[in-house]
Amino acid sequence: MSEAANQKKIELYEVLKEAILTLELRPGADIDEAQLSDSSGMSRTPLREVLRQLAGEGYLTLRRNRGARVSEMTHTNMREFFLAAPMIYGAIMQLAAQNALPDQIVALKAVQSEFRKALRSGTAKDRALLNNSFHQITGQMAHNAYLLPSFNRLLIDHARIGMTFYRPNCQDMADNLETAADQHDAIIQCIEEGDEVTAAQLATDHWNLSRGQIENFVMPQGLDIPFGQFGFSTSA
Amino acid sequence: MSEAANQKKIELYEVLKEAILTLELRPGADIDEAQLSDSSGMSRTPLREVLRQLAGEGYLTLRRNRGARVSEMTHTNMREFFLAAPMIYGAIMQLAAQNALPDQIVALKAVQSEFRKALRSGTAKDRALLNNSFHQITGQMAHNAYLLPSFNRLLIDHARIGMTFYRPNCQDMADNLETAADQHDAIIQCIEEGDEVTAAQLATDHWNLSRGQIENFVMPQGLDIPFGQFGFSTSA
DNA sequence: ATTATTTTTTATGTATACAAAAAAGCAATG
DNA sequence: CATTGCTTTTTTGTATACATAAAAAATAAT
Repeated sequence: MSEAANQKKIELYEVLKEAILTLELRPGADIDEAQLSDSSGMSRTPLREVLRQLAGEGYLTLRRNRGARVSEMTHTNMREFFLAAPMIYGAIMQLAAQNALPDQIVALKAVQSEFRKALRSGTAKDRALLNNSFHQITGQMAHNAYLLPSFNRLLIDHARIGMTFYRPNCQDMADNLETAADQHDAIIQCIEEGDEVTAAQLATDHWNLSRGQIENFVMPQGLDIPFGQFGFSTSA
Repeated sequence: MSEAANQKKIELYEVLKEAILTLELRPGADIDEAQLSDSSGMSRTPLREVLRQLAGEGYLTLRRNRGARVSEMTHTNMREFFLAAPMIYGAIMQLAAQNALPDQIVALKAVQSEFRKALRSGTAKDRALLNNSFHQITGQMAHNAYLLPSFNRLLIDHARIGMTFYRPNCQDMADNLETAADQHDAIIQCIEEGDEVTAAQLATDHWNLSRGQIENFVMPQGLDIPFGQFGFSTSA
């Protein structure tokens, strides 16, 4: 029975992670222990342990006597994110090119193939999760226990930012994703060849692509309507 | 009663952290839940939550159905440590110089004063913990939620490495610690003046000092005894 | 009608009891 | 004398029940 119980625990952990990464559980949302206990079919004791772990990894924040809440994303957070990301991503890619194991390269290619598929026929959620998996694997390849905590923390908000700034019906976005996929392929090649210099460069490029997309979203072209031409109603 | 209970929880958390940082709890040591439950006067339920949190922060590792164990320090780990540390330390210092708040500077000076005191009359444990506190505060000053996880993870093993490679009766070590304290003062000054360039440089210097000390310990001068002069006994 | 105060309800935190798995001890066998 | 298979003991994991704190609702007072 314990084997099954542990499986439930892992499943709950995965489900919560996905829900947070895809914004199904919004930043700031409260976690209801009783309800989760119901829906997951396990008691609150092991459930609370899962919540603690997720808090440790940055998915949740705990407040004394007030339960867990999905980690916030404020504009201050965003600034911190943009400062840290290029450095950590670059370091991880460089180390990945140095240390990747054959099995990991196989896994990376498999995820990339799924990612391409999701670009054609998947949902935004699929894409975000597969992109996340791709980078998670590069993190494992880097084989550095000291960089991983920050890298994983960045990946959480990278996924969430991607979901936030995603427009389903925008050609620019589609083009961007294609470019991202091409960069993934280039990254795979570098890693396979152990070319750490190019790997670090590609990390920067890949990162700049994401940033450009976000900047475009946050600071769009103004609407080109001459001043004084708005159709105000003066009837009421 | 819950207020007191929570205090016990925090205390246990702090006690375990200190014990791990100072090697009272050795890397690889098993954590006995029943015994901890006894000595801390709380039941296993909240205790296990504390263990999970410590695992999330890198102090412990959990194994399925086998309880918690103090995180290992292998030679592979050390290599990873040396690769990651300069980059993260430099970034943290630079950001600390940019973002430090007056209160934090006051706190930093207070810890540095205690550190100086410990150099004169404290134990190795006192020094390690106060040095740890010093750097923890610089981490807070940097005000970057994405860099902190890795920085804190590095600080754990920085403290443990310092304890491992400490010789109580060695003049070189004492000189090294004096230099470290001087560098702390220089760091404080940079942070106060907001001089981020010098701060990053000092981080590198401070780091090189630590590394030099460790290298000296790991690769000491060979004993200068001529070959063939050992006093083997041939009697038995 | 609005604010204070109290009761009620809900949710969070802890202790205990029990179930399951791993470890240790012990005998039997080759 | 090491190895295997069994039993006992210890340890780990989960469920339930209860205690405590926060939030909500209801009542009283101005």
